[in-house]
Amino acid sequence: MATGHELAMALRVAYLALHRRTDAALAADGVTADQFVVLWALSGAVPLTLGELSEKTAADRNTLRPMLAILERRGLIERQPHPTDGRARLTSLTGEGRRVYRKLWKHSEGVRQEMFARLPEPDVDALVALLRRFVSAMDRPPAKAAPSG
Amino acid sequence: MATGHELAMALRVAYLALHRRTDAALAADGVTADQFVVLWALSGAVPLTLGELSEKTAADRNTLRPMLAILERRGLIERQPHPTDGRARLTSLTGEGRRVYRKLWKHSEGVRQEMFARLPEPDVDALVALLRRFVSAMDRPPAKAAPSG
DNA sequence: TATTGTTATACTCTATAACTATA
DNA sequence: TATAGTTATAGAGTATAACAATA
Repeated sequence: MATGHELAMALRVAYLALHRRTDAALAADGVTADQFVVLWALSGAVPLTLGELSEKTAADRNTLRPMLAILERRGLIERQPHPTDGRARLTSLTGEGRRVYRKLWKHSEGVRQEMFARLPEPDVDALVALLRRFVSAMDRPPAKAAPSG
Repeated sequence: MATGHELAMALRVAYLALHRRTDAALAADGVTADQFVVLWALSGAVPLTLGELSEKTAADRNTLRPMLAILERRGLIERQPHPTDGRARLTSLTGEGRRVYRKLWKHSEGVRQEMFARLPEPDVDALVALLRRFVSAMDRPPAKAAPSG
């Protein structure tokens, strides 16, 4: 019975609620929810190229640039030349970046835990699975609509 | 097995995919996905106050202001005094606004239809229901964390 | 006193386009 | 030729704070 538009709005409302709650939880640390996602993407053991970071965060390369500039200015990330590809650069967290990231993770713990208050584990699993199917439907490049007017 | 963070990222990726696809579908009309949401909220029979619009679109009042300014400048919406509340103003679509909205709805039809390509109707229903439960979990005002450091 | 809406202000995210250096 | 990254540029959305008018 749900229409495509209802799904779209439900997704919008859910995402914005999460985004705002995360922003609020990290505001005292002076980090936005989007910056937190970037730091998360870099929190693994392996430094990433801009392209890899773009894929992992679902943010455009050009969008990531100003974000990286902010994080670099704050001393949370650093960049080094790629060992084999002269064009690429590898980005990673600094020591301070790792320290701050751990703090941010802790400060956002409450937001993640509240999800499970109304969504027991099996429902969370189902929701994640459905969202991923949704994404693979959306991922197809848009069929170029022939302008009919 | 899915963690809170996996859910958060799945939600982010899904929403951004939808948002970009909608933006792309409406770019030729010079309208953003967010503006489309506002026009949709106003497409009913009843004019809305700023507060009602804010609730319906999940956007902050102060955020809506510049959006309304854009839409008003383009002649898509108009405002009139509230009949009984001297503070409030009622916003509605103009005739041109209704015409444009119908066009936008048509141009975004493909985006909505693709959802059902990988998500048959029962799954869409389930997804919407889960998203709404997610929202009611997030809607609770954040427990004010006592700064411990 | 609280609420509706406005104004002023600032910043972040977003993305297109043009460019360089390298592959 | 294509790809990785940068720079320049522009605009949209976001939200806080201070304010006027009304309830």
